Parts: sequence; C-alpha cells; structure tokens
Amino acid sequence: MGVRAQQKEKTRRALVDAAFNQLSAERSFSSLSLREVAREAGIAPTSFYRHFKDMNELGLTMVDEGGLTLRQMMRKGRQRAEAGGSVIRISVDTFMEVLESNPNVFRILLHERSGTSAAFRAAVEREIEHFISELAHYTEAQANRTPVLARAQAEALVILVFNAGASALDSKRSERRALADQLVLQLRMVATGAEALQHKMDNRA
Amino acid sequence: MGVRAQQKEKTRRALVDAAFNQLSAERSFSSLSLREVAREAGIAPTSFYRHFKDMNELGLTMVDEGGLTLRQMMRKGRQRAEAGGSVIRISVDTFMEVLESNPNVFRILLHERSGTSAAFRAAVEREIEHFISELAHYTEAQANRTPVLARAQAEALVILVFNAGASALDSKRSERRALADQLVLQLRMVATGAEALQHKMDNRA
DNA sequence: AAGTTGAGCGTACAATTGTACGCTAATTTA
DNA sequence: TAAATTAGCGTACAATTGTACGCTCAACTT
Repeated sequence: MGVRAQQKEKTRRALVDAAFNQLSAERSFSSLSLREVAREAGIAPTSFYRHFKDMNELGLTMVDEGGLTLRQMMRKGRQRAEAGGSVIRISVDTFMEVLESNPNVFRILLHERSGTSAAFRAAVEREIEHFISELAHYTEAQANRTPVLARAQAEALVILVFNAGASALDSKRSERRALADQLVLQLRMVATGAEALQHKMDNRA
Repeated sequence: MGVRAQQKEKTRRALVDAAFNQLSAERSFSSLSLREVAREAGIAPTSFYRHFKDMNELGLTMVDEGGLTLRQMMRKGRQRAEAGGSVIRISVDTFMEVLESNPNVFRILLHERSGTSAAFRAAVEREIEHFISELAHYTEAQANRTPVLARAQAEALVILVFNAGASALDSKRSERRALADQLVLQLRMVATGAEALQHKMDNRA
C-alpha cells in the first residue's frame, strides 16, 4: 500500500476512533455532530467527506465493526467454555468482561437498535442475528431441538443477555454480580423450559 | 377551575400532544426541538417556558403519562383473561392491540430506555418496574414461587414482551402474527422453565 | 520530467437552535 | 373599581450546524 493510501487509512481510523471515544452514557452516536467528530480526529470539518459520505455512513461502519469485535470476543469465551464447566455461566461471565472493556462498542449497538434510522436498526438487527443463528445451530445440534424451538430459544437467550448488558452499563460493579446471577437464572429457565417443551412435543408425536 | 387555569391546561395538553404526534419510527423525542414542538402546538417558542422548564421536563411528563396509559390498557386486558383461556395468549394479544393503537406511547418508552439521559432511563425503568412487580406478585401467589424466582421470571417475561413490541413496531401486520406466536412460545418456555426449577429446588429441600 | 490526482484546508453562508428581555391584554385578587 | 398577576408574543442574539467551493501541495502515474 502506497504512502498516500496509508495516510488516508490512518485518518479514517482516527475518525472512527474519535467517534467511538465520544460515546458515553450521556452521548449517543446520533447526538454527535460531524464537526465534533472531525475536531476530535484533528481534521477540518470538510475533510470528513473524503472518507464518509455523511455521518450515517460512519455510523454504519461503526456498527459493523462493533458487531465484529463483539463476536470475536465471545468466540474466545466459547473456547474457554470447551475446557469444561457450565456453558451458561462461562458465557455470561465472558460477556460481562467484554462489556466492561468495550462499553462503547456495546453502547452503539444498544442505542441504535431502537434508534431513529431504519438503516441503523437493520444493521444492528443483522449483527444480533449472527449471535442468534450461531446459538440456534448450536442447540439444534447439541440438544436435538426442533428448528422452530431452537430459534425461539436462541432468540430469547440473546435478548435476555443484551438486556442485562444494558442494565450492566448503567450499574456499579458491585451490582453487576447480582445482575449476572439473575441473568444466569433466567437463561437456565429458558433452557430448561425449552427442554421441557421439546419433550412434551416428542411424546405427543 | 378558573377560566385562566383552564386555558393554561389546554395549551399544556397541546404541547404534550404535539410532541407525541411528532414521534415516529424516524423521529425520537430527543431529536425534537423545542421550537418544533411549540410550532406544532401553535404557540410561540418562548411561551413553551410557561409550561415546562425545558424539553427534558416535557419528556419526563410524557414518559409518566405513557407508562400510565400502557398499564391501564394492560389492566383491561387482564380482565378479559379472567373470563378464561390462556393467560399468556390473551396478554400477548392485548399487548399487540395496545401497540397498534398507541405506537408512539410505546416508542418513547422504548427509545428513551436506552437513551442518553439518565433521568429518562430511570423514569422508563420505573414504569417497567411497575409491570415486573405486578407480574411477580401475581406468579408468587398463583404459582407459589420463591420471591427470587418469581422476580427473575417476571423480569424475563416483561423483557421478552417489550422486545417483541419493538420488533412489532418495525414490521408489517402480516409479520406480526408470526411474531406474536413466537413470543407466546418464548413466554411458555420461561414459565415452564421456572416451574421446573422451582420443583428442583423444592425437592432438594 | 511533466502531468494528474486527491487529501486536507480555509472561507463562506444559510438554517436552525435555545433563550433573554420587555410588552400586551386578559384574568384574578383585593 | 383599582391593582396585581401571568399566558402568550415578538424581537433579538450568539452558537452551532452541514456543506458548497476553490486552493495547495505532496504523492502517484505516465
């Protein structure tokens, strides 16, 4: 890659990072202005357009990147789970750690999921869908579930996890343990419930 | 109430209604400007301050009002359930109807739940908490659950319902039926799972 | 070596925003 | 009836916003 393209990539990263860094509990992506991001990245407002068509395009890039990051980290966690122990417990703990080290990555997904732009909502939904279908295939194979049931179960699990994540972002570390425990309990509920419903269906047939 | 106070109340309502009417899938409360709301309500921008300290105060009023509306409508639905039939099915159907006739009431709760203002998030959480504790008490009495378990179960149920509501807002009527069916399935999962966990605990004791 | 490209800049402008201030006129109070 | 209150208005202003336009000069191509 030429010197020129390299520099361009560097600036582009500076923009993305600037935007991520400006996110917080009090600041959502949609409340960021193009000028603020450019300022933080150290470039002139009008130079922004050399990299993104508009703020929307930057945001979608961030959602994609964020989803990827999240999935990579969860995959690492799953490897840890293969060593033995409760899959649910380990996954929850991993998730909470990811959350703690990448709060802003999670924030943009969380916020834009119920945001004001259809494109954003769709993008976030796509990322979440990754999690759901990965999980659905897993349980379909592992626990021998009906596709419909596996899908419903996976979706429920993911929703509960995401929701707990949102609460965790808003709470102190001390409250997080209780939150994680309750989440584990809820996930077990769904898992055992799905199991029971599956048996009921099998016996009926 | 004097003529003056009456007129004032009328204008206040006009403001609240104007704000509600401007909400849509593409327009969140936080994206509304004071001037837009005033314009829609037919008053001068500066007159807004005769009724609310700022947009925040208007928003919190709307959250409170919205929560109240939602709870009232769900209560009506519960009466319908007492006549017999599946509590879950009837509740879900009621919820979907409420959603269809008051989309914007639901929208503000949904969006501000993961919003940018701590006060808003707290207010929404308070409204959701109403639902959860009502439900928890219900199952604690009805199904003889441990408080901890009843709480976790109720929370899971409410979260799943709210989440499905969010999806429903984004989907056509034809997809809603499938959505409602899947929601019912998920709620049954949680209910049966909680039941099973309860038994397991009882036997251990 | 000469010519082309394009990342980044500065200037400029029209919109829109929140809100301070003081006035009017109708209602309420005394 | 006279005085006090106040909902609503118009004017005004400083900030901030997105973006059009044209320039520069270093990097690349031929």
